Amino acid sequence: MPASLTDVAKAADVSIATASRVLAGSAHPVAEETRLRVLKTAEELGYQPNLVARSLRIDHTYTIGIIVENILSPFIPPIVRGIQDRLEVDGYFGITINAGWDPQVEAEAIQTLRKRQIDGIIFVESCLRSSDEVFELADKPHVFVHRLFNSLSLNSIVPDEHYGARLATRHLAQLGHRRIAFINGPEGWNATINRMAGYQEELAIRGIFDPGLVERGDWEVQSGYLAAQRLIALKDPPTAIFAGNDLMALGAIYAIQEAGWRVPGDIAIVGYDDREFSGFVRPAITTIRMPCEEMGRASAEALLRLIDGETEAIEPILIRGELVVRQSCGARGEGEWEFEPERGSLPRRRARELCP
Amino acid sequence: MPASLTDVAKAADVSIATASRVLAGSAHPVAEETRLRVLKTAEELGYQPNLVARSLRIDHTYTIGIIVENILSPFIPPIVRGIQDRLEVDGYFGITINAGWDPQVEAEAIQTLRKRQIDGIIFVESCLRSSDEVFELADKPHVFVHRLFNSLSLNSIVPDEHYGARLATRHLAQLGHRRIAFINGPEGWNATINRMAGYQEELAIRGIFDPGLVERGDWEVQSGYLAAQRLIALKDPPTAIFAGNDLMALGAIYAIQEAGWRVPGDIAIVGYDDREFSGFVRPAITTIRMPCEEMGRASAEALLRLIDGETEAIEPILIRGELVVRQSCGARGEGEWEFEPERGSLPRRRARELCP
DNA sequence: GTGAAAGCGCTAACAT
DNA sequence: ATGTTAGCGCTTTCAC
Repeated sequence: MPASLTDVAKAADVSIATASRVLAGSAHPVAEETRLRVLKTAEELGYQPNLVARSLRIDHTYTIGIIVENILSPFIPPIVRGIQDRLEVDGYFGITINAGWDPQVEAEAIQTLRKRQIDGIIFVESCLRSSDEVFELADKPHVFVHRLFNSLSLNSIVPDEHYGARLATRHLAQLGHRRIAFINGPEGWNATINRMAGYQEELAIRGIFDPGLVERGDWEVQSGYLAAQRLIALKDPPTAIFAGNDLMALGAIYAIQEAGWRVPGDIAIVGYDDREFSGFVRPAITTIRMPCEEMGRASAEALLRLIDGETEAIEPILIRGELVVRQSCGARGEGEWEFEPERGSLPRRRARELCP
Repeated sequence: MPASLTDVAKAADVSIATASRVLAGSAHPVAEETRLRVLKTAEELGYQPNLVARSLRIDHTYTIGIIVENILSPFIPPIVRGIQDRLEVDGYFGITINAGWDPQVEAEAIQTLRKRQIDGIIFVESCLRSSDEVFELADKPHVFVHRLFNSLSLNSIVPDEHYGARLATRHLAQLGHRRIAFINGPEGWNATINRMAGYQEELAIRGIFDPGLVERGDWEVQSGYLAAQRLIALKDPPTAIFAGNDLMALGAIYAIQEAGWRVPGDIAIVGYDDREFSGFVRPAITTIRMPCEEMGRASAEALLRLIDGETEAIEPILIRGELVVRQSCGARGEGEWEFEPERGSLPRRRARELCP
């Protein structure tokens, strides 16, 4: 049986109220002498406050719900990590539920969280359309992070893909390329619309935009492979390709190599997302990093402000990722290539310490 | 203000006890007529039980702690997914904490969880040495899943790497190879010890084990690359390489290709882990799947049994992964190659439905 | 500066 | 079959 506040109060010969005041760090004044005595007895008894009881009393659980579509989806773990890290600072906790891109399941998840009296909700890559839908289900503070289909509503934290696409395109242009193709994503996605817009804007400013160099894929490797084959078959093929994501960039690289050309020698490639494999594929893919952890942190930060009542709603927040230069763009020459260490793995030094 | 049990009881004109009995699904008998009336009023008032209050009362939170070393580590999201899926069936929830391979942080995490009155703990890839350490910190049911450094203690769920390694080696042997090399992992890891043992046992049985064909890497791409270069330089090089993990298999493939040889034509490769990139690298890597979700489910299952008091401790559980045949082993011939779709991504059909 | 007591929402004896 | 009541561990008024 763990010691309760009553136990500590009894042992320290004070009232339970006083014990609570010192152990919960209340602003209410307590004589220094008693304070120390209570602290000491609590220590001796190994007292740990019962947060469930406290939550019931103060009507605040310091717990927020994180509704993710699928924890296996590539950007979600880093987003969740960012959320957790920021939450921890304020003593909050997140409980995550997988909703599998099903609005029905998402609605049920909200109910479950409501029963657990969570203080707020973060939707990660949610397919729910509006805040109204959420308020109908649970009148709780909430934010959306990395919405895939409609970005510009309130309480949203999304990547600045227009900016990223301009960065990628500009990099290629500055390397001297004038025929820069684009492999776009499937219709309807924010990423498709904004990456295309950034690409087009950057080239239009330079007077070298050519709609004939825009192909469409579906985000998967195979589609990038096929799109690049079409691009290669042009009478006047591009000298560089900006692929809408790293998966399609990889497919494009395969198509180019298969045609007997070299990357970046004959055609330079830039991808988007900075997926882990981009660092150890050959050639390693130059790309735009998706600022997942930053988005996670920003969303937690925003939710905490909403919970504290500092504001009614937050304006959409755009988070920028930076250009990651590797081999496929040609900026580093073609000779040398390095392998990046795996992300998220146990650091070598640590590993050695832990071995028996 | 959400409706409480008292509100429902009042509105349905029954005592709060009766309301509780029907709404909490108690075994205590209630007249069908009253039951229906309570249910109806609860529905009308939008009643949702307050699980925090219930937890305090019944001293059971239906919450378990999941202490992971780093949610960004590749096997952890699928393990967590498996845990969550199994937990959900019994109405439990998991809250995850990142401990960063630091026993100190891990100890603090246990305290935090204890304050939240969790019913049990699952340690994922934990570096804590024994159950004793945990019991000192919190006298709670707990299991370890995918221990990296000491597998065979009680309450552990680990992959059967000895079995997997035999599977991989046997596959190569059955393809006709007799000089099969092995790129081992760094010292001290369970994976290193058990994969080596499986490799050696399978070859010894066939009388073709040659210690001169065993190289060592550190799990990263670069080390596989280097190890394969040493193997190639042998007077009598192997015709097949079993790499201790997919990362090193990839490095080996690069070294072989760079030497002007072909995979699998000149040297066949089999990896281990079935990492996502193994499915869309060229050649796609034949490998042994790490049964992460199964381990997660099994660990949740085991913990639930511990919580229910069905048993005092569980014997170590070994989970097997199967051989995934792709291009690098040569079993499918060299011509055709396909790209696998990304795991964890939004299914195409769903994506189309969700587009505005 | 300290203590007594009410009560958060719920469950489970113990009546009736 | 239904109701009354105590109490889980805590915070917080309100008195002194």
